Amino acid sequence: MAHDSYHHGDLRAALVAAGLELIREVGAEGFTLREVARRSNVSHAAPYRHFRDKSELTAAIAEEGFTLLAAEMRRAAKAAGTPRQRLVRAGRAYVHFALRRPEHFKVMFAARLDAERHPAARRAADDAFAGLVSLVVACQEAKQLRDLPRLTVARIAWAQVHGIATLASGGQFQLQTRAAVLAFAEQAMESLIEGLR
Amino acid sequence: MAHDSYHHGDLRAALVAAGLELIREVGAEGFTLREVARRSNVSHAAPYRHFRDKSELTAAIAEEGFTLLAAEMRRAAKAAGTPRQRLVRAGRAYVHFALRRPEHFKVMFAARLDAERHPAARRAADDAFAGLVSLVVACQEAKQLRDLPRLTVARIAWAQVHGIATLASGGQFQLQTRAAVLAFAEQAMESLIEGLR
DNA sequence: CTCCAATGTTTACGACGTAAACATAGGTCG
DNA sequence: CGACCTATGTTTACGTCGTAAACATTGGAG
Repeated sequence: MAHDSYHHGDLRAALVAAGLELIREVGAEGFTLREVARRSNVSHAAPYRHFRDKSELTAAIAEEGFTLLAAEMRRAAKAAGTPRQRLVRAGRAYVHFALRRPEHFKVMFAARLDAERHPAARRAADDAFAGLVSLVVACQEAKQLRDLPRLTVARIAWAQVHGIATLASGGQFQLQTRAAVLAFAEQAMESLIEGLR
Repeated sequence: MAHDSYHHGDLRAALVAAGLELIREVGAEGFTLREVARRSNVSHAAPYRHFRDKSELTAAIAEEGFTLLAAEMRRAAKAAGTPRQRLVRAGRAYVHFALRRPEHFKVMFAARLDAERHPAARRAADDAFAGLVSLVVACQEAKQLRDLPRLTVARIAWAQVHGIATLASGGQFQLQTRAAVLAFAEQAMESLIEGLR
């Protein structure tokens, strides 16, 4: 019995889905536990059977975001030939994600407590980063990158891409179209890779 | 007549100062208009004589942040010799600012509405960016940077530095000390500049 | 078939953002 | 010098939120 009985079936997943949708609509500021419950046709206290508090629901939403982001980066990288191209594609996918889901993206990096209080979200984030590291390592092995410590190079690339994603999705650059931002991102990554050779 | 009479003297400034302190203590989540009023020894509705709503107070705090940030970048840049060094120093100051005031920094870039609803904050942010552009132009004139469009180069540098600032101040890198982050930031900027020559 | 643990609901509380009605004081004009 | 007007604070009030506690329902294990 999924839908109209006293018990819901899979309320937890429904709450995460409704929460994600709500965040996309109104941003993290307007995001409300009670509204999420309303949209799930459930009393305002029901979420507490699945999440200890509000931050745990947003952490679950963030976690799903990292999983999604990692998957999109992997998919984008797979489509390309050389290690260097794969790295650029993955970075592009990162920026693309931030542009399509700006509020979701913001939530993923907003909760600084995630680390200790929400280990699952943290693990998903680390996974996404690990994917990036492996792409960097592949570039190094193909002699496309200087032989700095892997973590250092990966962090530099991550920061470059993350900065573009954050600023662009927050409307801080004046670039109007998505395509312009993505073209800019590729240009930035190419320049960075040149400097790291 | 500053302090203990019915009228306050300069409540607006006091509210901004108290708000800044509160944000440093509890972050943007715990930030509350009523607590700011309490700390200013004023009723909870008094702030409404100076700010239309909560977001306008946070915008004022953000504005002050951008002014401060621009000043610190200017000061850091002035201390160095070559245009290239000046650019690196300014970027370092940017990261340093984010590390010392992580919550303030977050607030500065969190309010996506700033643009239309809070033009003063927007102007302060644009000022800070303009300072960066001028440093980039100086590098180009000294033939330290390739002759890409100035805005493009400035945005690349900004994004690099902003990414480091955001991720490091959010604890996303595993770097433990401030010094380690700053050293990393310099390394990243040097690499980037190499790629842009 | 019965009963229990899991999962929802109701009710309640204090804090918050905000609006409206009210109070005070400090500078302006007679 | 004194009355008043407008700036700036205060009080009171309302609806919403996060959260806790007490209560209700139900699907499945014995």
